[in-house]
Amino acid sequence: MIQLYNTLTRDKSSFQPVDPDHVKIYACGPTVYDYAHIGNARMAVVCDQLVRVLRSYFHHVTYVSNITDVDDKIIDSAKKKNLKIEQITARYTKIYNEDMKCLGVKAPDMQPKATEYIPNMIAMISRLIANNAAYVANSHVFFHVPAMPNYGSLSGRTGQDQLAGARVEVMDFKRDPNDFVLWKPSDADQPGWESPWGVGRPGWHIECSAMSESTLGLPFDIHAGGGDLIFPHHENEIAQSCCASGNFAPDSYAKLWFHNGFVMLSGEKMSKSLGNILLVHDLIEQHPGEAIRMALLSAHYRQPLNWTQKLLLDTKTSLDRMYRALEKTAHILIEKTEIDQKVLDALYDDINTPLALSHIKQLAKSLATANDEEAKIFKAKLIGSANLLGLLENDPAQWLGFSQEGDKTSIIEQMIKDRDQARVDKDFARADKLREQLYDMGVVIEDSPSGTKWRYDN
RNA sequence: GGCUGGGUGGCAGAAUGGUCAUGCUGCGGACUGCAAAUCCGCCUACGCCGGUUCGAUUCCGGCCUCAGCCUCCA
Repeated sequence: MIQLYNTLTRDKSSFQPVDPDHVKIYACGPTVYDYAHIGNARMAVVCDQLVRVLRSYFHHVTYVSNITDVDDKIIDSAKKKNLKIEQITARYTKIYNEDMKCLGVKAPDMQPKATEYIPNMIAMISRLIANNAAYVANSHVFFHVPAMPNYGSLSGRTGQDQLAGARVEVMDFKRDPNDFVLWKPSDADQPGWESPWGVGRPGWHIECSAMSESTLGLPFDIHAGGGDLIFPHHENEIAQSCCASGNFAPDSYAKLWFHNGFVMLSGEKMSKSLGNILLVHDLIEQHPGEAIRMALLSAHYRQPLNWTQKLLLDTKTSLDRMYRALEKTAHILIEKTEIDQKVLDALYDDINTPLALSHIKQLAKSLATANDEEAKIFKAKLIGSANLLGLLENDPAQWLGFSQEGDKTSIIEQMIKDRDQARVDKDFARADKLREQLYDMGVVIEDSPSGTKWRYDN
């Protein structure tokens, strides 16, 4: 049985899908107007990990994660770059998917785009107006927060007690200060769609209510996203969807809310307003995606993750040692992989990836020191378990730099021959000098009883 | 002001009412001409004050403190 923490109930309990054979999960995806940052990546990797774990237990899992391709930030960005909206969104959607793939994130089963669901949003807004949960004012449509009796059940805050020191945007034509926009008018130079309220575009929250219901039906099992979306985004989604259906129970929309913690940079939350953004695109230039993924999984998903260069390098070292164990036992053939029970137990306990990783590292250590017979079992378990985390999917020799390609190979091998001869001649000064030269070429020498091996230092 | 979630050894980071997390680093050793890689061993911890208990890092209460949300944000 899989245990999961539910933000809605603030406790951890056994996960039971509505349909025992089919788990339905929706995650709020990125707004595509710029490169994905490491915080976006954490959400994508954590959700990918959740889905991998669910798939190991349930027959059928449908994972939906949207692309927000209509938003004022996109409009601004298009203006600034003098490009069409569609050029911006198509470009960054593609880059997002490519970057996430580098981190071992498998594509969602569906990736709905907000602009493809405008009619669904309009229909939902109409339902809300009909149910007296929304009203038209000043060419806008607003959701009326007091229409939702259970408003605040996800975030633990009521609209009222927020007002004191809060910075809520006050518009004169709102009936309640907490009311928020469902539909707003568009100028000629802004993207707009025909609607019963004139040409306009949707507000931020309605798209997820519309897309999740359209793709998965209600109620679905898990709604995921970054912790900063709890309020107001997810709170407002619940309010909209519940008021549209007339069922005010918050879990009549999504049964379980799964939120990941933030990525911190030097002790501060990475955020657009602070400008301390670290892009995945830049990281993958210099580091293997697998190391970035493992670093993102090195803390429990609900905890904040302090991202540092040291974390990434330490993780890489740790990963290298696991690949060493596999390389050392390359001659051991296994028929099929196997997932270690301890690893599975850790993951089934609210996706405890740090604990799972500690068991995987132990398996690598056991493999490295085992005799050939034991090694077979450890190797099968190491690969099977690591693969469930999206790790150890590369060729060990290649990962470690032993695969000897490149135009300098013959030069390198000649230098190594010369060095070996120098060693035979006990001319260690010459041998060490050759090793220095090789090191400067990015080549590391490893002497062993069976001869000298070399690898590219990476 | 309201609402969340934290405070663990040099760093990262889990579990747990009484025994080991784990990784990286550091130190000692083995191996090696020296390296590299590998192996063996070792050190350092549970924010503060009370309470419950035979026993608390773990449960309860108070305090201090950090981070986040209440504005775009994963």
